[in-house]
Amino acid sequence: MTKQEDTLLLVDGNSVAFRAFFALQNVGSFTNHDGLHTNAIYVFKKILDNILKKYSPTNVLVAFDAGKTTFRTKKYSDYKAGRAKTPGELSEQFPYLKKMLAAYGIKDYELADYEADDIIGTLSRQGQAEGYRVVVVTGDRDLTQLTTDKTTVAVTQKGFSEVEEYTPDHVKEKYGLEPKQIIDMKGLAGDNSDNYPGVTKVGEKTAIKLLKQYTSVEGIYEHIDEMKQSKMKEHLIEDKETALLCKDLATIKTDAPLTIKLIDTKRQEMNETDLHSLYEELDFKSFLKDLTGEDPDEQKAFDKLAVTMLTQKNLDKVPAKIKEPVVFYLEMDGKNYHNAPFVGFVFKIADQYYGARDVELLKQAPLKQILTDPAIKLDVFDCKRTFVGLNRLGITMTNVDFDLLLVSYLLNNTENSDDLGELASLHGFDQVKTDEQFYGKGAKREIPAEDDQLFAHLSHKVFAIATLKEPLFTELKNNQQQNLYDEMELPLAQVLAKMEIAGISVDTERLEQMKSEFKERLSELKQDIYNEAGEEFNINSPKQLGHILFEKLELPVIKKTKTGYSTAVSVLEKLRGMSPIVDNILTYRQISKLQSTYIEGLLKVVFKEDQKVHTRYTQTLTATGRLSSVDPNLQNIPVRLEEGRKIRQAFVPSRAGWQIFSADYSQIELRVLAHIAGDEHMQEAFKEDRDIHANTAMQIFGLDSEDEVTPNIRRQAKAVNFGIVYGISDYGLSQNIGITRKQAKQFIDTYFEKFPGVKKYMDEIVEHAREEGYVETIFHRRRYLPDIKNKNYNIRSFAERTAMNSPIQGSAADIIKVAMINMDKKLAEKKMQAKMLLQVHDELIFEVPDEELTDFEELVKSVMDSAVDLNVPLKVECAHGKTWFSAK
DNA sequence: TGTCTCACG
DNA sequence: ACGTACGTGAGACAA
Repeated sequence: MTKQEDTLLLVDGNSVAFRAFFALQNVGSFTNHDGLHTNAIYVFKKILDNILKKYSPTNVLVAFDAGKTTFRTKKYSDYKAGRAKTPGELSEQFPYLKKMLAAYGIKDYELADYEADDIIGTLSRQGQAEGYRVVVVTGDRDLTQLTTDKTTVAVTQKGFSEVEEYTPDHVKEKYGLEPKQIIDMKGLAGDNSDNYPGVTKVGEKTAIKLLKQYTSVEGIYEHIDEMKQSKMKEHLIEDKETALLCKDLATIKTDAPLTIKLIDTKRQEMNETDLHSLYEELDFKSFLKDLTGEDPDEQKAFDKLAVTMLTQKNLDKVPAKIKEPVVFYLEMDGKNYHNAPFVGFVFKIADQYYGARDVELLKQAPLKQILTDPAIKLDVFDCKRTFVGLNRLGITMTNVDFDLLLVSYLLNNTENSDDLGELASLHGFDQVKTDEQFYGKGAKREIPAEDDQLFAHLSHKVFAIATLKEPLFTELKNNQQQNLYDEMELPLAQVLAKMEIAGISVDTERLEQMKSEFKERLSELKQDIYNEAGEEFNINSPKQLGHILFEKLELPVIKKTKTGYSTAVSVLEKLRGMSPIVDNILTYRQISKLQSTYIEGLLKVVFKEDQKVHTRYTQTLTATGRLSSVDPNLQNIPVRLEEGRKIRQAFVPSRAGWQIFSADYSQIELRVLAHIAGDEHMQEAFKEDRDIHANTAMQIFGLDSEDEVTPNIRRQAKAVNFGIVYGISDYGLSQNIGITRKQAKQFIDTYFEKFPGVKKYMDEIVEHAREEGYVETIFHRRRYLPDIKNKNYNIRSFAERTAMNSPIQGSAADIIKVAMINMDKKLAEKKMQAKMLLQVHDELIFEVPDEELTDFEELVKSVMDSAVDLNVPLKVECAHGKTWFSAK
């Protein structure tokens, strides 16, 4: 007989393993000493431990799919067709997963012709009939159809430390449907991943609406005659068969012919010896440590960290003499830390936690001393954000030692989250909620009013920073990336913070003036276009524009997109001359882009207080090591076309008698390539300061003197040079310069003959990526390339091109970062007033007082030239003027 | 929210 | 026979 509290836990093994695999797919080194991938086993265990702890089940079963063919594929041969084959990196983990379950004392089961779902469906009904509380764990929402009063379906979440529990009430709340109507919904809407179609043009939303009215698929067809005429009705009638079939496919069996009994699912004793040897085989060091007995109170202590709430009156509780590093976390409500409201802060000093909502306390002793004392090491998450935030309070943070965000970006820039909880769990510490989980998102986002709640979250973040410091620092050392962190990224964060705080002044009057000019021109163009089209339509809508051009005006279709006709510039260029409307559309596009993105967009983000824009550089986002810029993006201000370039007239110095000064690296990526590839011919060209594109032209066209290089030949050679840097393909090159693929191939072959060092580099770097799983820059910045062994040609080729390009683009990014740090240092040493304002990948923008101009130019050239010692010289070109426009 | 288009290096 | 240049951010549209 079952007791009241007996719980039967049913786990969808395949689904959870898949989720587990993809949750940590891109983490570089998740293999054991034999090269076996272990990420899915690792995450599966984490999930399993969480749910075992949460539900304390007496009975557990993990169900697996038996094979590709099931009774469903017999009914519908395309069922799950087209689904990508399980990656080898995952399938090799299943035997070990099963070994681990056995050691846990947990039964696994599969049944020929049936899916794991059906096993779970059947056992859940048997279980609830015998009085068990049933919990189903899966990553697949389809299973919520099994939900009843006695059966809860727990769906794993992205962060995998949490599950979303579906009870009948929750299903109703989420979908507005009864659990068993989920089947009807699937029947109508179909399922992409299982590859059955449902009714044409009916998605989840429409399905739900229909089911609310008619209850079931059958119900809809009983009342189909009452529905008023519509496209949807036609589709419903046409696809009736399909709808019924899909419903059948979506229905999970509750009467599969199982050869297993409930009693077999009773959970057995854990076999620690087996687990121990398994973990050793898999190199699961932290799990081994858990096995050998860590302090069981640790978890409890974490759940409820005691935080001393600080006020004006008890600041003396904070110790004055501090030896160990201090962990500090400053929370703000919103992404833009230049003006986001403060939420609160937490310190961890020795083993004590101190916190408050009132950030004004930070200005007082002893807190301010802790943050500004150069002798006290600080550990934080995102030091740039923290630095700017504290600067708003008049506090200059010094001496950051560990920045969890920066370090984890250097260790792995594939998973480029900026959420502390998410990153911590990537590094095996999965106890901290993500901000989205804790605060909610969108309209539901809310800062808890209860101190207990808020400071639990903040202190958990602080705890994670403290916990991860040593292991992550060790990993950095093992990767030889300690220098990259200490000498480059960490100091750079502070330099960037200063640039962001400085901001750049905007002449809003100039922008307003351009705005009204553009407005005028746009309305004229619009009229012309409407006249030529013979009707009014939305020119900004690719769909409506496509209709006018290709249907009404019957212009030839050059290219299609997923959703219809392409109307991109490359297409319109080809249609030029066929109709006067095309030129007008091109001009309209150009002006309206300038108007909305640059004029209006920029005006929206100018700070009223100082008439400046304060961008934020994302230091931990790109896969190559470049920065990016947001709010506004100041790295893509127009320059190529005169019309757009004028936007730059609105970027001005912040003081009279100053100038905007720009300094950019000439051909830095090709110089980097010449250096790392060690190609003599290319190095020679740079050493002699030749025109590099003309030089390439002479080589590939077999010319004897630079005089023979026509502008057109040079243009083609330039494209070849770019192609080389990007990881060339004949097709890509042919598209770019409008030649045949055969000609493009000829160019590339000749190029590689003339520059054998480059060819050798390309081959070797791809080989390196295959062997090691990553490529790196001259400063040891890594990029992992798991796709380099992918069986899909396209995916693999992409990874190969990335392998060729990343060390080049990344090393160039490293070099300018070094230059920025050195420049910042020199300006301070020389007590110059000039300020660094912007970075645009290979270019630095400053504002400089007139009287410093001469000295400054000499300084910036020497600093940028000498940022790194390559086998070829670096070249810097400078310009200055009254606005960014004239600094050219 | 995803797609398309287009601005930059 | 595949179907592609590398790296970004933002606005508008259409669900």
